[in-house]
Amino acid sequence: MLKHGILGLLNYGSMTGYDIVHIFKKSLSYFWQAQTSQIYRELQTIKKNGWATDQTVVQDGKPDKKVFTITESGQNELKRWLTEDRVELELRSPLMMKTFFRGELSIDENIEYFNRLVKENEAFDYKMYADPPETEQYAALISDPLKALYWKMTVEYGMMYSKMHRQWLENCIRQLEELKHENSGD
Amino acid sequence: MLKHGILGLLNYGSMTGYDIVHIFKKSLSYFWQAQTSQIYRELQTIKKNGWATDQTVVQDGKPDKKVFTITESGQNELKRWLTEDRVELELRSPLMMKTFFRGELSIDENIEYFNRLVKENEAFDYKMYADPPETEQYAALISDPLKALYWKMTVEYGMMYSKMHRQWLENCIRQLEELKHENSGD
DNA sequence: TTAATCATGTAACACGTTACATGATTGC
DNA sequence: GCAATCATGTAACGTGTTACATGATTAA
Repeated sequence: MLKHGILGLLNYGSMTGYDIVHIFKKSLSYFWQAQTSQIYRELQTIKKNGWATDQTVVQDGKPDKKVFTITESGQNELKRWLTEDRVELELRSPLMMKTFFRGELSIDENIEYFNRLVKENEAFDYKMYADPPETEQYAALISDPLKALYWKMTVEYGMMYSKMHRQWLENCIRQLEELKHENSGD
Repeated sequence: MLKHGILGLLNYGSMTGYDIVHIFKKSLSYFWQAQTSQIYRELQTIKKNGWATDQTVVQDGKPDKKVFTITESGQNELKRWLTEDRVELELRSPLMMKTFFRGELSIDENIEYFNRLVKENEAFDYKMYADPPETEQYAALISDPLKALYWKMTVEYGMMYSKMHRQWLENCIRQLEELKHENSGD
């Protein structure tokens, strides 16, 4: 998956591993987190597969850099990946795994836990979406406004996801509060 | 993560790898998919870590089985995992990765793609949530009704997620249709 | 006789995480 | 003098996927 994300970025134009790391942080971290070390490793694989070539550029006052350029074979692979049909609807949520087993702890501990998550959710929202990218910013990275639309869609997804998350947390807290009051009323 | 999920199940009572595979399919597949091979491998690690012991039971008419029992150390590890504090809000979505780069394809191809996902979403919903578990079913696996509440929460999450997904898809289709009509109107 | 259920895995590979390593330049 | 930016990675480990392997019993 990461390989193809990198390939997609290289398709916008030649760039270094360092550039890719930063674009990931700025534009794709809504839905994907990539480690620097992994990006450099995947670049090696991409090169080995013949999907990109690299060229070392000597700079003065700055360290040398390696500029990667996508090949035709890389562009074909990008297209293959985009058009292959697979179901991508599966959800894999560490949070749900923990939720499933939270009956091991007390109701109060869990209310506290979910409240903490609400706060984290707010902080996350603030960091990510307080100032969502404007059309111009999308265009700054991607010259084609049509392409920028798909970027915008991913941001919208992130915002919807975060909102849904918040609702779920509040619903959990409500259910636990109710249970607590029922029990105390017995 | 899977290790701790297995540990959580073993905490409900001793069971075999085979049992665990089936409980995963029935009750945790809403938010986690585990391969049989991985479950057997994780069981080895769990045993090696001293979190569970195993005992071979000879059966007649059926193959031998290995029953795993959680140890005190395993229960401590389960509790440690449940109470550790880490942010689990990150999203990692292969679907968004593909969406981000869909500008490489035509608007019509993408409308078709999102429509296909709507259908898949419907099929998924039908399979998963047409007949959501009833309180009694929750209780059948987990004797404690309090514990069953957390199971119910994970099912609710799955349903909310699926609904949000559907809304996002429809929103994408709407935006693409609008763009298409704008362009044709020029 | 064929499929489903019961029951266990191994091997190889792919992908993600964590910790560590290096070192110059630039701005406060 | 210190932090940030630029720029590259390696090594070890942990987790997830795919393909393959075995073989008895039971119900339709």
